[in-house]
Amino acid sequence: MSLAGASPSSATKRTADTNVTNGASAVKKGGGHWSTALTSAVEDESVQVYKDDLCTIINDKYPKAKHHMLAMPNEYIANLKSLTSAHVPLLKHMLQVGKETAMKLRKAGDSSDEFRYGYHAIPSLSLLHMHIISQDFKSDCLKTKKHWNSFTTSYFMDAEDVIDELQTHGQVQVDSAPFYRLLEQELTCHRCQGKFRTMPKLKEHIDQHR
DNA sequence: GTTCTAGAAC
DNA sequence: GTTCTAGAAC
Ligand SMILES: Nc1ncnc2c1ncn2[C@@H]1O[C@H](COP(=O)(O)O)[C@@H](O)[C@H]1O
Ligand SMILES: [Zn+2]
Repeated sequence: MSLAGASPSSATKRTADTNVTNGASAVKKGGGHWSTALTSAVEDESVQVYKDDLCTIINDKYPKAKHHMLAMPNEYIANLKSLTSAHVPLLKHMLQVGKETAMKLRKAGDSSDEFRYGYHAIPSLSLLHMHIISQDFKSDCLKTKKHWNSFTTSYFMDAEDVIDELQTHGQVQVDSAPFYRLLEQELTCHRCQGKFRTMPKLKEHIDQHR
């Protein structure tokens, strides 16, 4: 009883920033830590769906919707904070080819044909990546409140907005505290704004939308 | 008793 | 980020 209460709380949030603080060695190239998984995944031709001189698009390993891909620059850029106005053409290109790739997947007239393109305000994995995700959100990998809120609240930053901010301010400003709060937000349907107490209830509901 | 979430993982 | 699972919530 006396020992438990005195334990120091080193409750560090797990983000792309704080994760790779272990040692001075180059974890960047994919030293093994889970937060560097994308640096090796992007080299794996079996998951690549598009590649050119500037960027590569891969299938997300744990898709949160029927269609979910990640677009990454070929040069290593850690995250949004590393961006400067010099990266604007690159981000525009990633958005452009991301849209073209998504359009090829269009089939019926349902919500899996509708896409959003953007960045998580506070990513967990390093190597800048733009999500390309269909708006059906029908996937077994979509399980937690954090998953839901990271794609349906303003925690999901539209690529257009990121590019605009970069053009006007020369950098992307991310004040983390408000974004952490968004992740705790009540589960809300992205279509009808209905509120739900649990993820299973929410998932059951969104299955009824098209 | 079962469903569901939330926090540790060295 | 995911996996696993203890215990909270129902
Ligand atoms: N090894 C992997 N290969 C491809 N995608 C991954 C891998 N590990 C995690 N992901 C996805 O990468 C994204 C990282 O999320 P975030 O850092 O929040 O932008 C999530 O959508 C994961 O499903
Ligand atoms: Zn709804």
